Amino acid sequence: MKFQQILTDLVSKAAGQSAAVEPSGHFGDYTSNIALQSQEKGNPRLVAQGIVDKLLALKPEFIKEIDIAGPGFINFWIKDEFLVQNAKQVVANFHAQIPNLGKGKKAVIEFSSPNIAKPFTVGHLRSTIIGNAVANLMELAGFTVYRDNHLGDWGTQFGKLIVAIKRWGDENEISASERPVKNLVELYVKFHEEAEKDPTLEDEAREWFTKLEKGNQEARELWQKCVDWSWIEFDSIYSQLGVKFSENNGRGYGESYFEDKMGPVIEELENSGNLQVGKEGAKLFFFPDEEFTPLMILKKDGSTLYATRDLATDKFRLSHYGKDVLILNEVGAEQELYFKQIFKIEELLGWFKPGQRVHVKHGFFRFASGKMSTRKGNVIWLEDVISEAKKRADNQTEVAIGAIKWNDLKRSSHLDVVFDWDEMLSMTGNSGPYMQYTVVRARSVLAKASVLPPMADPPRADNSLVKEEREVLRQLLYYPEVIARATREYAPHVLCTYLFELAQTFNSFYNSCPILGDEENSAKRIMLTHAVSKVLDQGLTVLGIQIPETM
RNA sequence: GCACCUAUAGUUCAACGGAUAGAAUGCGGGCCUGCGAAGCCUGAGAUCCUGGUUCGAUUCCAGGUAGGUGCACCA
Repeated sequence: MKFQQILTDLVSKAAGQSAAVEPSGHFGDYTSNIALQSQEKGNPRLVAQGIVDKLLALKPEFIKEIDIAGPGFINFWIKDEFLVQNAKQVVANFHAQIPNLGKGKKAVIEFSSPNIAKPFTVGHLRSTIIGNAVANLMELAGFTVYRDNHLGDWGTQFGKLIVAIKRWGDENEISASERPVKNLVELYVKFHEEAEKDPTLEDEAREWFTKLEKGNQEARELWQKCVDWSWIEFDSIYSQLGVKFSENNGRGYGESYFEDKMGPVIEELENSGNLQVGKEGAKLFFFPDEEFTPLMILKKDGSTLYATRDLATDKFRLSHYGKDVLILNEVGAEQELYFKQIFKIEELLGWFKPGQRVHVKHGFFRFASGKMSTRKGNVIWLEDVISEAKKRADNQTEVAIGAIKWNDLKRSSHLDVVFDWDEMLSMTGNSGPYMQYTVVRARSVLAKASVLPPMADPPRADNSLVKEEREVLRQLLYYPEVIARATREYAPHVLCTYLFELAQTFNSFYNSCPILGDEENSAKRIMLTHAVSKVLDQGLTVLGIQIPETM
């Protein structure tokens, strides 16, 4: 039911300018502040009255009442029977409710992107969970979505790793280990400790990376082993989290994939005239009007950097998915400047239109005392978080994972999060388990209802709703717009906020109105429960949160 | 030094320039012989400071203050 759309059109017509009609708090089912914004001079309440007079002539039949309140808001009340009808539609044809924002559009979403041979920590968790939710949202809203994982599988750290493995490691031992990545990280930490005492190790590491780049067989083999060892860990994590990637056979196009695809990009940059040699011999991209600080493209020894590979990545995406593809990078907020630089370069090269490249930022996890650091071994492994969560969730995996995910999704994602076990693994209040519990409870009622003889609403002239019923039905009305907004803004927390409020409203209703065994109201209330459970079910699924059978 | 982000109840967060600033948690008081108490009802409790724009500012602008992040050979 497109009440909001119809009202928007009507009000715009009556006011003679485009007007916004939006969900309201407790002042109406929908509200418009057009009279307050109107260009006309005069008392806003009088302006509002003028608009309302016109509206009353065209009043659609679903409107019960239009009133003017406060400084001049126009509030709309929907007839109860139409609220019920809307809920019936949710039950009957839910999909018709979902706005098709992405019709015919493609989007690549790059998320998670952990580093090979590094810990998968609570930090990568954020990108994984938020990116997955954004991808699901866009898919729901009609986009064709490509899920990519831009693995950190290339770069100078592999030189260090190779040196460390050769000096202090034992390949067979690592292979036999249940968690090879743990061994690799220990070696990586040891490298940094030893390099403090003996700086020549750094040179040795650089040499090995150069060998790797040139295709040295020993280096390649060791590198490949590191990749394979890491995937043992990643596969386990992604399967526990229920996250999948669609590109490159489910593994995503890592940085190494672009190792041989940078030449043309560098040439294009050279031709742009903005690539110049910096003070110490490296080549940097200088921005017109010094809009940003220069971005390094080639080191003084001619080797490439992260930025070079990223540009090659986007060039590849353009040719692979088409020039209109939307590209989202779900990456930490600390890379904001970097992405602004990349986007600007890509715009200057004429690759993308404004708005076609998006950095979906997330803040990072930190300790109250400071930043987490792999080199210092000062990190929290995801595995430990999951096992602690299970402990607190009576060993129910879905509940444990749900708690972790909801915690990451419920707040607006660009904020930093101070790591706190109790906060992160909350099982009550605004939490994953609360949401799951609400659905499980609703389903349980529905299961009981299905074995009872069906009940019809008695034909009453006054088919009015009690307060709690009406409140639930009203919330239900807003779901499509919430999906639209969450998608437009790449903001899963918008959906979380809505779902949590719906769950609260439903629980309140559940607790004060008997659903089963009430002759006059059961059929309606079962239908209502059904509708709520559908919305919660889909909403949670979109957020990547599974619902347990029982809890 | 320059740039960006953040500042809302004790704590953690909402609020697309609008009405009485919403929640969660913690604290106080209630509710399980009524469909599931991981729940419900109820009380107290907040917009960093100084100006400005506006009919109207938590929201926009300027200047402070406090915290965080980034800025040439990492990714």
